Amino acid sequence: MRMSRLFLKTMREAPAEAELASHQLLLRAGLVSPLAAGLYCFTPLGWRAIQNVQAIIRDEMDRAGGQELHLPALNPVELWEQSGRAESMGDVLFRLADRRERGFVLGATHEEVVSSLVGRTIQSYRDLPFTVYQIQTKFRDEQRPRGGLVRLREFTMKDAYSFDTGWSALDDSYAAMFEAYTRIFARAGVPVIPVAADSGAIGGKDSQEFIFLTESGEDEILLCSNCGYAANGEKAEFAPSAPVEADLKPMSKVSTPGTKTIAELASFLGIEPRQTNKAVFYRADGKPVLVSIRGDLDVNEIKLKNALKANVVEPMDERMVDAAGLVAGYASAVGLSDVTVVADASVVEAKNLAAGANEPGMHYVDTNYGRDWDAQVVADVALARAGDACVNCGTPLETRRGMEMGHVFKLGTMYAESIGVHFLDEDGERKPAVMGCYGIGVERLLAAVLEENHDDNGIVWPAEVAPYDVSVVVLNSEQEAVSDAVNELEPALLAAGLSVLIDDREESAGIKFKDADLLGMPLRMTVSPRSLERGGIEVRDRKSGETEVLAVAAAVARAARASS
RNA sequence: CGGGGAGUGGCGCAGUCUGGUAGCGCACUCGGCUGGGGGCCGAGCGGUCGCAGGUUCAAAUCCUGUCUCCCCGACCA
Repeated sequence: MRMSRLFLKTMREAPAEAELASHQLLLRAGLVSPLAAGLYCFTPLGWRAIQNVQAIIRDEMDRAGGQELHLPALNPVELWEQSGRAESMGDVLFRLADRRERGFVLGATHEEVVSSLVGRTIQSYRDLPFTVYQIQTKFRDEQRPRGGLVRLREFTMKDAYSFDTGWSALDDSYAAMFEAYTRIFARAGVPVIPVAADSGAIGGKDSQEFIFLTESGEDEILLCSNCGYAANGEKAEFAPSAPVEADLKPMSKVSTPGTKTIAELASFLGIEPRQTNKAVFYRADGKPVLVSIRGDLDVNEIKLKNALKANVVEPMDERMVDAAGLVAGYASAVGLSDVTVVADASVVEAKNLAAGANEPGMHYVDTNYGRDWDAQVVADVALARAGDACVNCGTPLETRRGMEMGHVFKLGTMYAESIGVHFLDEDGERKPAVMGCYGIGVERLLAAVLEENHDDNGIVWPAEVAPYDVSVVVLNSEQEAVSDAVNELEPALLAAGLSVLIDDREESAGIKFKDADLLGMPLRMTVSPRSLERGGIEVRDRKSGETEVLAVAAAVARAARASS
């Protein structure tokens, strides 16, 4: 490709809207152009990079035994109602109707459609197992698109779905995908770590995310430097500090004026926060919920949502607090009847906690779970924080920011049951298939590639993602010796299976070099009177900056080596 | 949706407080010089100042409303 003909415009300065390095580079290098929030046009150069990312993914999916297929983006809304996600994914779905007012959604993911397809197709255990995948556009009406390609409303996702006869077989399919993911991210030049994760709206059991650790990430990750425990903050477990041990004391009511916070209460009573029982109010699918948790801990809303099997959990607004008869600052489950109570494991184990008396200015002291109050749900709903003890080894956990690059999880039979994917086993018994699903965001992966692979001068493409293998900078092309050399070099590179971007523009040398650095192809070859004087083609490694002058054949061989 | 910021040629910005001829740098076009790290000189093209109302003799500037974009949070690949 000749740059004089390439549809591309680079920019000296990044638009003010871009904050992330990847976003700035994408715009400066002209790889993308924004159309609206969360919607981007890809220019030919950017599209080549996307296609290269897809090629890596496709290659590894195929290697792992995946079979690519294609599914409609337009889905009948009934299918989503059948799985329950028309409601649970709610606002995220783009909805529309056809001319006969039949309802559709734009696929935000494809568990429903693939389940429907597979359900219509398989009959016997002999048809299993298999893993199918698609690399397709997904649509999500995100609350906040952001970070350039990090969070889009229309994006490409590689989604793989495994179908097995049982849970142990699923373990094998899952392991194969896990291995494929490790290889994909390594090839793309993005370091990732697997972490335990919440399975979110898609549902399921075991779930791991591949996280690219970066300060610009959206997720908080908890890590144990000792045993390697790693989990998303949504999911992270930890060992709360031990409760204060004591014999059970009788409960009594005390006046505690002006103690609406745990800190005030603990100070007033002369006890530690972990000797108090904190009440936090939520609205779960519209119903009031009181969460009872030890005063030194905070509530993890994701864990709470899962414990309640609720679709939506949000803090209770004041009106609802009043309607439920709760007294902010002085509430507890003691003597409360009309509100669902969720008890964190921490308050169930602890003894003699101070708790609200459900009237202003009053608290109980020495309340005990089971004796003085009860809960409909007991679960771990505590939020892990930096410094909390690792569940496995007790080492203080660290927190880091990270970007979710991929997610693998064991779905189980939920879609098989709701949509209908059944088979007859060896005994003639009808069973639901056990599914797994495995996603990677293609554009986001490209963003991470750039986030990780750049320097002050621009992009430093990993070989497999680079839009072209070689940039050729031509200087003084009006000199015959130079044009002859280019005319020999280009076909030789192409014949070696390399892709080449030749800068034949009428620009100064400085601009061409700056652009070559910005665009970041792994190798730059300069053809100029000076290089020819020195014996041929100047070959420069974008990453190391190492430069050598080689004859055409040697330069081609060098490039072939670099791209393999 | 809550909080914060911003909308002025393709990009980066000034001008807004204190109303009065829309400006600068880059990019782009033409001419010349230069020719290995965004070079120099000259001449040009390009803007309903996000949009809609209002105040005023007069609005980029003041008032009201609205839209869009970015950042932080809640959600996801």
